[in-house]
Amino acid sequence: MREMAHLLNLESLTYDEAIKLQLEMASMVSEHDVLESYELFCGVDVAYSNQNAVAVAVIQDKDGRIVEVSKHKCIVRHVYVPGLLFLREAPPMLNAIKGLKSDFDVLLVDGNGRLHPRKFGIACYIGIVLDKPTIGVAKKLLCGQVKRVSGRRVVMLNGDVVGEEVFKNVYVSVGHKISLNTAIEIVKGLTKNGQIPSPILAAHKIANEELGRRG
DNA sequence: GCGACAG
DNA sequence: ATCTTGTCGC
Repeated sequence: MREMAHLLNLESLTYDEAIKLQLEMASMVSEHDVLESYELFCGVDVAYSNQNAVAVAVIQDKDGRIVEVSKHKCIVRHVYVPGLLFLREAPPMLNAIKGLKSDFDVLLVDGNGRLHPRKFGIACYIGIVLDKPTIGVAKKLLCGQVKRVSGRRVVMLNGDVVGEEVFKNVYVSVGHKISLNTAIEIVKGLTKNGQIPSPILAAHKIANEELGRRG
């Protein structure tokens, strides 16, 4: 296995090297539950203003009350490339999370987990780096096709179930150390009116406020 | 070659 | 993601 220091050095990776890293790390992802109950939820998101980025991590309790907020500002290092979002957003997200003093049970990332061309979206990367239960939540379908299975909208890719459209434009997938069903239940429990789960929504709003926008 | 493409 | 006014609908 590679050393963690190498996994964290995304700065100088070429696209080919990044893809190779994804293929290698994809086998490290666990889709098994490691917890039986979840009390504290952390949501992360990144907002931009030209070359400036601000990542925000928010911890909420079961009642949606904010326990802690951590912000991290930096300069954009990579352009956005579909399938390689982690190069651009994982470093700032990890730094924001690193600034948290409190611990949390599960992380919700704005972006896909296994719902990805190589079964390794940004939520998988962050989950493995932190070695924590992580869920990917996206608002658009990156790949695969939605198939209706007994009332549910399952996302299929190459014959595999890689995620589910829990609400309109809300795609959930496994990041790490959690099962898809548990991830879906957690997202459903944290959403209001079919929106993006509360912790991510809060992080999104705070990140934009930090850039002087209205929320 | 053409279209699609998380944020 | 970000740039942006009014407008349609619940």
